[in-house]
Amino acid sequence: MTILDVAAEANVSKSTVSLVLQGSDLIRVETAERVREAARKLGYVYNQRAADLRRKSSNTIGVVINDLMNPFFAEVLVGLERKLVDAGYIVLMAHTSEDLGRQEKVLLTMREQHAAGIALCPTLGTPASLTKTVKSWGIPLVVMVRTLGSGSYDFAGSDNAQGVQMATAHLVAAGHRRIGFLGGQSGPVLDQRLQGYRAALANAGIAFDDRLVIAANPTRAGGCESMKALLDVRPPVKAAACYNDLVAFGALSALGERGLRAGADFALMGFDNVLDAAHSNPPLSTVDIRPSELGEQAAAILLARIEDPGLAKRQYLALPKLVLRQSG
Amino acid sequence: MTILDVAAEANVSKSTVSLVLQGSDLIRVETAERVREAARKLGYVYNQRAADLRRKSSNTIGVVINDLMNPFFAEVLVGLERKLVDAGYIVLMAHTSEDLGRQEKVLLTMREQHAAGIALCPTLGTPASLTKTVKSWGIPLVVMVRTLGSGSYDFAGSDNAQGVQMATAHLVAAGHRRIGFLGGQSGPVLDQRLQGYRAALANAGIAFDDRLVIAANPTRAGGCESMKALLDVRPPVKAAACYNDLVAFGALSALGERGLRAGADFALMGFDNVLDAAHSNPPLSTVDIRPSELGEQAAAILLARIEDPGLAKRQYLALPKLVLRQSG
DNA sequence: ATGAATTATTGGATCGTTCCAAAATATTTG
DNA sequence: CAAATATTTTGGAACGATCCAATAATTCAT
Repeated sequence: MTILDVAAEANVSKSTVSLVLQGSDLIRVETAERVREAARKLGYVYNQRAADLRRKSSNTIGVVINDLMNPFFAEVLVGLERKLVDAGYIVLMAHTSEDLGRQEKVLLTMREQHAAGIALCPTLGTPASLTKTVKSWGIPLVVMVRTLGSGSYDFAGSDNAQGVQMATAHLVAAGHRRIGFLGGQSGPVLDQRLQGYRAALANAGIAFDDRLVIAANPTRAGGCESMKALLDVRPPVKAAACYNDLVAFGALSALGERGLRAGADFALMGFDNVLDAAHSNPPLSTVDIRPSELGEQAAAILLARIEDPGLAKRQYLALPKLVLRQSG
Repeated sequence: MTILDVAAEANVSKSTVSLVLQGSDLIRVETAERVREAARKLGYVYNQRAADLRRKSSNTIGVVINDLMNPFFAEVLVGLERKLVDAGYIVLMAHTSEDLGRQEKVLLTMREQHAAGIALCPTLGTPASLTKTVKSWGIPLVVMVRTLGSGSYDFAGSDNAQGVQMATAHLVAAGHRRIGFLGGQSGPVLDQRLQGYRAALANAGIAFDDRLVIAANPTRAGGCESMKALLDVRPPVKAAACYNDLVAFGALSALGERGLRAGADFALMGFDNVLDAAHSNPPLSTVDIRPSELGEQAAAILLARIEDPGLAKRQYLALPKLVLRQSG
């Protein structure tokens, strides 16, 4: 079932059918209608890949996500996908689980598939040179969430330092002097967030105490563990900023386990403002960086680049907003 | 940069290069090595789409998800994706947000892209005829989570009735006689879960009371609202089974808001056992249906069908397991 | 009515691969 | 060593679309 069958049915040439399919206005309307009717009658379905081959184009966009179990990335993905589909693309999605080997593999596959562009949340340990590599493939790339060295590339993320600084400053303003920082594995994002934490302390004239920053996986389990560790510090600590909301949720759980309640007995701040944060127990005070908008912005940047490869590099940094609920 | 360039570089014909690329053992090993070397030297990259066109095959699989914001579906997707990538496929992912129009659109796109198979979590309101429609396209399909009428089709889901019955029975065994059911929008899954709820009550000789089942969106917000409504019922209710974990999380939040704590003041059961359930506040007792395994099973079923279209229809129903934590 | 200008339509070449039958080369055998 | 057999290699025709230059059909002006 090809364009030729449709052509035969409608008594025109394949070229005419092709033109009609592309919505060209070169074809007389009655002819076009006849062709469309024939296509409908035969149940013709367009072969996008054949078209792409000839046209040397593609309407697929590769999206690679490092951690879909984190609702933050799920929200980013949803925003991104919506925008891309609306623009007529379809996403080739791959999940890396922070596995560099997997990332390389799927990137290669996307290249072989002639993706029109790639949106990447790089796994930890991704070499900074990757941006250049992908550029050398001739595929537009937007990096998301985690920066990749200091080169110049399209990027969508958030102002991490600023955000954590706001969260920490809020805790300071509430009268806390001993403030913990919970969770996060080493990488650019942790560095930036920690920097915000230190800046807020410095602004308040509070000495940095490394016993109060407790590294842990950025997961609920990590949050739970690290909160328990923090609660064991003496003299007691009554406030903490978290690497992200997931960690904060785990911390909430640990608090509950010890018979404590965030808001009353402990002041806790998250980061991201994932959807869940509004209905945790208790609802989480956090730093809103609008995850799904971040995805949309990444899409917009990528689409613009595809449209015009010569554009100056763009960068979207969500500017963080404090949202105060009950945990802190 | 094509196979022809490689052929020229290696002093062989394009057919030889093609054979080498396919790992054929028809070619003498030294020749093969020479070809591979040439390809490497030139930085040749395989054009999967051209190959697919000629071969009339495809290594992409369409995956359509209705609600990625629900971690349950995110976990299903992760399991599915991993298995598919391991099998050499790449996923074309689309998100419908329960929008039937979007679902139709992306399904068409996937067809035009010649997906080798489709894994579908249908949106609410999907006509049961869709399974036949997709079959008529000649594309293998596996339906996930929500059944689609009573026809015969590949399916991966869970035994909902059984699961909720277990959860409810657990509440009964703990001595509760007035047990609520929270959340869920109408559809096959709600019907099945409600059926399990009623069966458990019937088994215990407890009369069904429709004031205790409170419909609400299967989200945290919905869970929060419906729990508040349930708490206002008189005489007071002290136990509830939830449509899913998300609803239970919302319910936990509502309980906290009223100064109540699940486990001590109220017995609450979730459904799904998403990762988050282990670290909610308090940790959620729920029905484990192993979401990511569900995804893997769906992948296995789809791959088997692609392999051999003549196979009998298969069906995976996760058999539910109670996991008792602190909420109930 | 005729040539010029305009508008519609078309055939062949092409995109980068695979497949097939046939040709070239190497190996075995009587 | 020639014939038979086995092993390697190859050119050309697909796959299903698009694109371009050329042709056919209309319309317009004179």
